[in-house]
Amino acid sequence: MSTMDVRYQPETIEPAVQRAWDQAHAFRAVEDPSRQKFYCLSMLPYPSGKLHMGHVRNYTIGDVLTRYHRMNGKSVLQPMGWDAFGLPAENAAIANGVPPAAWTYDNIAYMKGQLQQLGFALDWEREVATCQPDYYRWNQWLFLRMLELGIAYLKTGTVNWDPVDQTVLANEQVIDGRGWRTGALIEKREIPMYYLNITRYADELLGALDSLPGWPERVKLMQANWIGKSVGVRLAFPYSLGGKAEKLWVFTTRADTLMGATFVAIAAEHPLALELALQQKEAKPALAAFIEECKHGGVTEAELAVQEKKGVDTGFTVEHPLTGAALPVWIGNYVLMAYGDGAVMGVPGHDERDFAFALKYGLKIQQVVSVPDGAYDATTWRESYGSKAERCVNSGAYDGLAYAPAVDAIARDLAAQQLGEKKVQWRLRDWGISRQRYWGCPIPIVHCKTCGAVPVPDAQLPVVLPEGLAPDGSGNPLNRCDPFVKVDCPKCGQPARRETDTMDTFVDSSWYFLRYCSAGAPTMVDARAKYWMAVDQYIGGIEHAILHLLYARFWTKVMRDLKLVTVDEPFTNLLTQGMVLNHIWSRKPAEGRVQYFNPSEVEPKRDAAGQIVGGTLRADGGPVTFEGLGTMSKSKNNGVDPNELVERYGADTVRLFMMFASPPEQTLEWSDAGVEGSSRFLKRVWKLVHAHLAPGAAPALAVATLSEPQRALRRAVHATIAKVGDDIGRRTHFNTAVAALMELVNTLIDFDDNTPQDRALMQEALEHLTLLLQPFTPHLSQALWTALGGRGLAIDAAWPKADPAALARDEIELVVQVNGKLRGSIRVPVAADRATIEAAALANADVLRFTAGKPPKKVVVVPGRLVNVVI
RNA sequence: GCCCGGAUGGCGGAACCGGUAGACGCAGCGGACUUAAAAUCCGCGAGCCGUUAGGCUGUGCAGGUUCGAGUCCUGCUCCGGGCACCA
Repeated sequence: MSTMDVRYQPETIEPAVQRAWDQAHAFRAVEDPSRQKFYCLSMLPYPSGKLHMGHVRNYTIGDVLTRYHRMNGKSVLQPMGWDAFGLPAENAAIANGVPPAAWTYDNIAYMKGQLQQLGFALDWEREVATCQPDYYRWNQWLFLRMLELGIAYLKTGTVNWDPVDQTVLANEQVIDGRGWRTGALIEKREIPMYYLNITRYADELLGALDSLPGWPERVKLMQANWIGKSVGVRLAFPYSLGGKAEKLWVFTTRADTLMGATFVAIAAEHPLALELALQQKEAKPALAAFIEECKHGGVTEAELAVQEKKGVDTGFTVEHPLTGAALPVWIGNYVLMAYGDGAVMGVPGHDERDFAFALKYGLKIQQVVSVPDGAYDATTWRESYGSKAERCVNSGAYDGLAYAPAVDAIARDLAAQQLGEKKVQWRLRDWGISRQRYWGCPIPIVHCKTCGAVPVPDAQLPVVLPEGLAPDGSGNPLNRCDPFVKVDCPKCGQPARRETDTMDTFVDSSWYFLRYCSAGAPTMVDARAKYWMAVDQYIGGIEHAILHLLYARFWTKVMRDLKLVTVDEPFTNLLTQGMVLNHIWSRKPAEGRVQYFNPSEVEPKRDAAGQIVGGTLRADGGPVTFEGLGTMSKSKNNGVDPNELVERYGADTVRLFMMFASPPEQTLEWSDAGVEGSSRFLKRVWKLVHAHLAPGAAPALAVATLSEPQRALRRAVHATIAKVGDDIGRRTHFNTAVAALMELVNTLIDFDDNTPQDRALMQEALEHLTLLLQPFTPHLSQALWTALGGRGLAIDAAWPKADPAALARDEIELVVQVNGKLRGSIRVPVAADRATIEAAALANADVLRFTAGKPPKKVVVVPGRLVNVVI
């Protein structure tokens, strides 16, 4: 039966096995109601050009789980697709003049070939590319449904405007406040955009996290903090402007400190700020100047948070809602327009940021809450000033009240004057989806002079994006594409203008998992989605812990409310893969944008301690800057293409190495040191099977008559079966599963198979080993399976089951400690009781050396583990 | 700055619920085979002290809880992810 080559040759095995899978349509998913289903989904890649090691890690994890569950009898769906819209395609177009569509499709073709070469068990019949009209028409269709429900709506939003290129920039394209191509100072602009009312679902998105036991705690915590539920009071400071009575609204979680409010701070974009600046253009030009300065300030929340807290006094005052005192209104660069009402009350006495602000600008600091030691010092902030565990002082009627009753009393008094009420405030903001970019899904709206913004009728969907255009960096080329833009109003038939904004690419990835289930359906989803949903295992990078996963959850809930799906949550179990990091090398030329160099092109320089301090570019010998470690990405040019390794070692070795390198949730600093070990392991397995088969067929195994060494070997085999199954199925720790397989192979190599029963044992062991390897190294597994006499495809074989009889043992070893320090060990029968174990431990020679005959103070017995004698 | 993680030999990592720290692998060292090299095989390996028996120290730093702490608690340091237009 053995026709196997002496040498392990992945380069011939792998394509042959892949052909066999293709011919058998081995990975075509079928909706089989008689079997338990398993939907195994990996986050779809952006087609950036080539796969990198982060992709290999992600998709190997998915493939291991897919093959494992498949062998456990489940009907498995593992699909793949392409998150094909996005900025890098436009950048490539700007750089080489190639239209984004052509660039994207080329990349998809290349990367698909790479995935196939790696032998992933994917059902390619369900492939999706989000840039195709038969996919994105359903983005448009659902957007129209959301408009009808009022979930999609129009309001103004802030964008980064590059005044030179006359274009909107992504945050990533703004570097130190300047446009990445032009170097021009960026200004914030308010433009109309479509928003999705995700805050309508905030309560459910938060609450339902508790219904997801299969999600990592850290992800749920991050989402909960992001949604950010605060219970507090929304209250108003009355004022009059231009003879009109108005109210300035703020939200606070510390209404108990209202009596200590000594000023109010508003965002630079606040309507009152703009109005005051306009009014006092002549008298107080500082106001307009400060607002202008804020316009050029940081774009991201991170930048806002680290910038120096600055403010300017408007000279205007509002009334304290309870005392009527006049409080100065300041404009502060730290007040976020996007949170709450864009204004905050300043209580310097009990808020650290307000305290610092008051000290800086000489504002009044008023203590209104007691401090533990009674000594309040208004010159130095102390942690205890912010405590909610104290009581009101200097607060008139509220003196002596604790936090909760004080909030209640103040809210009640405010409500009586219609100047406030208790309110739940979310940190979560509605999702702005309009992008002033070409390579994305068109928003299905037509702007008509008479009818306004008119939704495109369903019958006219999809609004197809013209594919031949190539952006040049100055604005959206759709604006110059008359065949696209010039359209008749669907309502009145008059000439109108088509919306040229496209959708955020997060829309595309918010429901693609539903389209896989319903591939080719003439509707958005069909009945097959009911069989496959929810996703049983979702796998993707931890960087998506918040935005993508939150948007996908939201989108699913909207579709549920539209009765399109029946699930409340899309992903039952989530595995967040740690990032694969690599060095980042850059150079900033005198003119133009920062260049990034792949670590493979750089010679690093290290100091005495081995720390990288700099490097030189091999191509020109010039210096390059080390920017530390970062996740593998196109934009930082620090990806590692798996091709070279696959060509050198084969796909199985690369897959195995990736799984062996570290547990999946852990960040991994890339290094290919060690890949040799995985390759060597596979060669040893091959050799072992070859040597076993050389003398011919093995006899049947007679379990009842095994000798003790034979029983020990069989115990090792079945313990490995139990361990590998547990590591893959329960723990999703693949590195320890691989280590267990390596240990087993070492044991098998050391075993002298002299007798026929030894060879029978070996046959059993190798068959099990071969199947246990299937998830990791499926090509090798198939080749060995056939060589060992297995019929058909190894992937169709049943996953091995550990035989409990093989695992049984008579005696176990217990470790003995004295005062918690390891001193020796004892062997006891498995069933030994506590008294027997204790006696054996106290009689142990190593223990006696330390007890010197003295009676122990205490003896701790941990069954199956150890005995600790305390003296 | 805020939220979330992480840190264990020369390196990747193991130790799953508070119970033998360093499994498995890489690199290294010694040996076998070879004319030689590669490949392969065998062996050694946390540090310090000790001739051995053995002892002491040791999981980023400083404390604490416990019979017992890599694991739990408090306070730090450094590294990574996210911060709403990178995906």
